[in-house]
Amino acid sequence: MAEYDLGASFIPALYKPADLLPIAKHREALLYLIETNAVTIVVGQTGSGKSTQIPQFLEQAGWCEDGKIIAVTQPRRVAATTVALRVAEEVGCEIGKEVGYSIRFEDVTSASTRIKFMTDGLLIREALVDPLLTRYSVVMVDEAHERSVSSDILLGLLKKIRKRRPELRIIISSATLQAEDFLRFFTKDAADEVSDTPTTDQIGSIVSLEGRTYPIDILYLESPAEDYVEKCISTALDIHVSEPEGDILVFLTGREEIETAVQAISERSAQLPPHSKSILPMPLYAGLTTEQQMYVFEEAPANTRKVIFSTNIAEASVTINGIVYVVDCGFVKLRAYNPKMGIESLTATPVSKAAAAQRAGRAGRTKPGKCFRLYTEESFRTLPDATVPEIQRSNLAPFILQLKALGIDNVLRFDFLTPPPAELMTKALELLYSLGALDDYAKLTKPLGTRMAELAVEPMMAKTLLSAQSFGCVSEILTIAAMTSLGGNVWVGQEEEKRRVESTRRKFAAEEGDHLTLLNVYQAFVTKGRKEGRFAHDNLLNFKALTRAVSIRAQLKRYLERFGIAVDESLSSYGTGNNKAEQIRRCLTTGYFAHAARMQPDGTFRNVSGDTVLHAHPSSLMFNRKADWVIFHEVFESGNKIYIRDITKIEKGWLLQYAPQYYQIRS
DNA sequence: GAGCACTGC
Repeated sequence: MAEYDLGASFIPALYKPADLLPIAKHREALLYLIETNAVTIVVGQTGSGKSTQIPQFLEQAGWCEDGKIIAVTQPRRVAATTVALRVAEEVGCEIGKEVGYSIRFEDVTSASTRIKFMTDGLLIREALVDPLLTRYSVVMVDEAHERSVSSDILLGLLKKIRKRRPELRIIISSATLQAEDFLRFFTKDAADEVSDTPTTDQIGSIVSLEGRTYPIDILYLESPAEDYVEKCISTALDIHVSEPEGDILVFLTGREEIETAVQAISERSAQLPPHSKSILPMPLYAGLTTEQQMYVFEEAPANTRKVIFSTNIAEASVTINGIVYVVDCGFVKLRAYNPKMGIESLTATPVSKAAAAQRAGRAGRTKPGKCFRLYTEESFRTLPDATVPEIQRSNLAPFILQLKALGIDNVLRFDFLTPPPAELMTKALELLYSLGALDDYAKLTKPLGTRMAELAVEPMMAKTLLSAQSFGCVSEILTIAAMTSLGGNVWVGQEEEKRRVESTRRKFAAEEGDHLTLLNVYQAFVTKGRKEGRFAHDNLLNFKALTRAVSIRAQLKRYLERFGIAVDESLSSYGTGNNKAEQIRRCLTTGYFAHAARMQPDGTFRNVSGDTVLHAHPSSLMFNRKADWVIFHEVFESGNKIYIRDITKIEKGWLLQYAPQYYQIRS
């Protein structure tokens, strides 16, 4: 404790010498554990230095001899890059030399790289080429407690690899709550392999590292709040009036709530008592541009308290200094997947105890803090311990395809940390079969299935891309694939005047629907707007997203060329009624036949079986146009409506032509 | 007739 206080009083916050981190005194013990255990679970509090120090300890202890590399995986790209930069600085090397990182589109490593930070998804991809990950002597899976689909799958793979490579060392960083689960996962049914290992090493053990956080007072409501948005607003104002200095972070569930709260604070701050400090409300959610997000990191003007209304983005992805008060509304929007209808939804759900603890922890980063939970202590006790892992509530088709490509044929018996519901697996297998990626024996087809697995787009788009050659529209589908991967981030300016948004979009509109409109946008961007930000700005386009589309397209093109598919980049016209447009629409149908719908006289859509009402999303051209049969990229439920987005007109006959079995089964 | 939490290859 004394060391803790000393550090706090004498060491400037921006620079903490590694020697003074609590982890330093555990160095020898940690190295011994890793040496003698195949699997080490590290329970480290925020600020324990685990992600930055452990790789350096390992490197110094000789784990990189004979050219082997230490891999550290992160769930997010920003974490992979920023942690790598910090370690490179501590080591005193240029980034990309001894310490490097690798994320999609950015491989900053070299032949001399010994410590490599990367996203967990990327390491799974490396396993496609090197199934035993032989380049690595140690793999550290950081933030495994977040339970993303890719970190779960990576752990399953590592467990399998370990049986063939007993010398591989696996380190898993976890929150307290789940450490035992991880250990049990690696220990169970390990008994039968003891004969393979000459020593009597145990499989794994858990080690805890203390962090550097300050005490946090947790306060609950005496009785439940009726309207948590209103309660968040009034609580923030109460804190501002009656609590000492320090910024406020308020967790809400989405954009709409956040904008409401920000506006309410601006309005009500006029009624604050005279002589009181000002209060500055700020929104924070992923949909904002980077520039807009940057405001929350700036120091507030003198005599002003910042109050940041944020989504879950501030729970793990983003750290803001100076937060002393946290207000937790008790809810989070979580994705769910309905395998029967193949529809994703996003619903406000009560947070887990682990998430509530994580949110509260955001208050104690710089000094002792307070967390106001806008629910009763009794309802806190009824919360689930942890959020349901993502693998149990997602469309699994992309991951099943990856597992198959890794040679794991019997995916139903793959060793999952938590097995997904059988229904999700069945649905994914059915889709992959109907796309032709799997054969009657559920084996990956060649070359279609193996190629689909290699392409970094979802299976329906992968199939579309691989059909494009026979329709003579490879270049156009490449663009459409890149544009749809942006996930609705193409347009900006939803707060702009609606009429202006409409007229601006009309400039790019194609009669056939959204996919061809996206193609027009991209072509205009690369011919006119790539160099000057003005073009994007004037046309309400997201410059950053379009630049990303250029990279994605280039990467997908390289894949196709490797498969021997020629890409003709000559700009041919594909205007209304011309044959190119029809070929593109036919090609899209070969991948998206399962996403077909027909417009009803009232302007809504019905799916093929007719049992589900679908609404064109207001961002779609088909929102206010007439159509008959269409295919769509995406379907999701929001509020009490089911929306479809990125919609293109097709002919009914094409469905039977390109997916005969699929539609026979259903008729 | 009116709007998606967060990641990732």
